[in-house]
Amino acid sequence: MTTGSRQRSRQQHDEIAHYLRTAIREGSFQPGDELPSEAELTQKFSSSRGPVRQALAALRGEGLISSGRGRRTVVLDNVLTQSFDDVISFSQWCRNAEIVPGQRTQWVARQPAERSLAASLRIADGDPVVSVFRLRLMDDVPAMVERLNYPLEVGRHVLAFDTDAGSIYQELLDRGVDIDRASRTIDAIGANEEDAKLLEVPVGTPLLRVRRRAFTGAGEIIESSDDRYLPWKASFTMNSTRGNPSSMSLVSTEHTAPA
Amino acid sequence: MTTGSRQRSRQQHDEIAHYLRTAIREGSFQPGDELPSEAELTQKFSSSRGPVRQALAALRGEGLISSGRGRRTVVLDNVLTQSFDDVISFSQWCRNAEIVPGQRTQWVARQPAERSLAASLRIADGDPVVSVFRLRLMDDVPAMVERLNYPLEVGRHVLAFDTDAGSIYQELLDRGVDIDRASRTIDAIGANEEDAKLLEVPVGTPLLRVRRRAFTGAGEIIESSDDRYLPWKASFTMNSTRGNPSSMSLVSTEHTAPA
DNA sequence: CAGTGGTCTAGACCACATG
DNA sequence: ATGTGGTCTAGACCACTGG
Repeated sequence: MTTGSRQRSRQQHDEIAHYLRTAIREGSFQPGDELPSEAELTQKFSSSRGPVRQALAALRGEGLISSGRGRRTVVLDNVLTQSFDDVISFSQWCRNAEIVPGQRTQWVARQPAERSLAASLRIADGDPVVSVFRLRLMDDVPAMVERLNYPLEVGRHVLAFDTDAGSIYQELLDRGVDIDRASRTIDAIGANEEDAKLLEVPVGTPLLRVRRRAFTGAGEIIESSDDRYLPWKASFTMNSTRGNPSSMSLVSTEHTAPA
Repeated sequence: MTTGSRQRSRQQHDEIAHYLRTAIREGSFQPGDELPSEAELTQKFSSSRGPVRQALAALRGEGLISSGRGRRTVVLDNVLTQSFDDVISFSQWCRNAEIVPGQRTQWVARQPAERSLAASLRIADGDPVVSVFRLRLMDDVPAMVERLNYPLEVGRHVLAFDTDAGSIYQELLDRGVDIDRASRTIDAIGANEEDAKLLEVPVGTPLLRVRRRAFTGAGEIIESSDDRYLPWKASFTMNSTRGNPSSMSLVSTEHTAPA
């Protein structure tokens, strides 16, 4: 459970993984170096092979190390991986990158869902939704426009929140909303008039659009959003390996070219 | 080893994972359904708990299922995941999506690497590289412009290959090049004159740019490429979960706005 | 050849969910 | 209270890499 706040790592595999991650991040193991063998790690942590392998599997999934039959496990070129929390929250991500996040709320509204939004949230046409429209800043400079939509049950918490105060995601977590997973679709789109004005760029400027849907463990849809980044402020990177198929996929879109 | 072509799954965990994947894909287990318990699976496959859990971990990593203490394992809404091969090869991806891939090679060249390319391939300034520039088609319609760069050792195989014939990736695999992992960076960029002409769109049209670097298991760089998609032809989707931090990350870019 | 990581077994205890 | 998945142990054999 890598939930919102810190959590003491009781589990052995967590301890081991944490030790290795830290050692790699701090340079005790340089890219190209060999990690201690599994046998050595079991000794060092007075553990058995299971937890050690579980820890290594985690790091492998994060793209930090590479291993294979007969070979020693080696450290890869450090690839900044991000936790679920970091990837879903702009504020969290900024803090990790040592950037000061900011926001200028344009409006917050409770309104009936129009067709496509209702479909996206899997609710009935016209059911109430809570929508938020914010300009997001990085070190006080415009970087992204954010359009968030929540079904009423979740949106209630948003209405009661000062959206200029910071992370809605954190607020929802604190209120006990069970955000379990998210699906993102990334493409490019030209800035419309609204985008252009807020981001202070000409209409048509290429923006990196990230549409996100967040789910509970039970599969209920919590959020449907549309973020548009200035491409010179942010980009996505991802890593895939033979063994660990990234859960990313390139998807053909059925849309036609804009008129 | 989920290498290029099919491979009989000798390993138990592969068999189990394959069985479950197939059953899910074919609808024997619908989204929301509970999977057989681990105990049942160990029985069904006359196996022990290890392989069963390894298989489930794989599906979890692919975003197909969700599990947790005390809860039964449930099937998530179908999330098309792609294998490493599919994600790295345009041809492979198209075939999966039942699209006919095509290509019109603009040029293939062996030339000295200019500064930034040399840095990206981690070779010396001016070292020879093999570059390929192709327009890629989906069902005979322009969809993407592809700029590939290989260090000479790998590029030799490309020079000897008819780049209008299809998948360079498959050719490299067949020649024994050990493509182990890849890192992608995704952002948006306006079409330049060259892009615009080939894709048959106005200059400045927002394109989805995917820059890729591919590595061997030993960490040598095999490829550095730049693909630019028409955003109405393709987009990326990815899924992240609490437990399985997607190896994706949003990265702040240091570039400044274009003049 | 010895050592490594990949796979597997057959037990065990725990935290949690559901009835 | 029962059953689930999460964790852990202490063995074992295999496939492969490297000296």
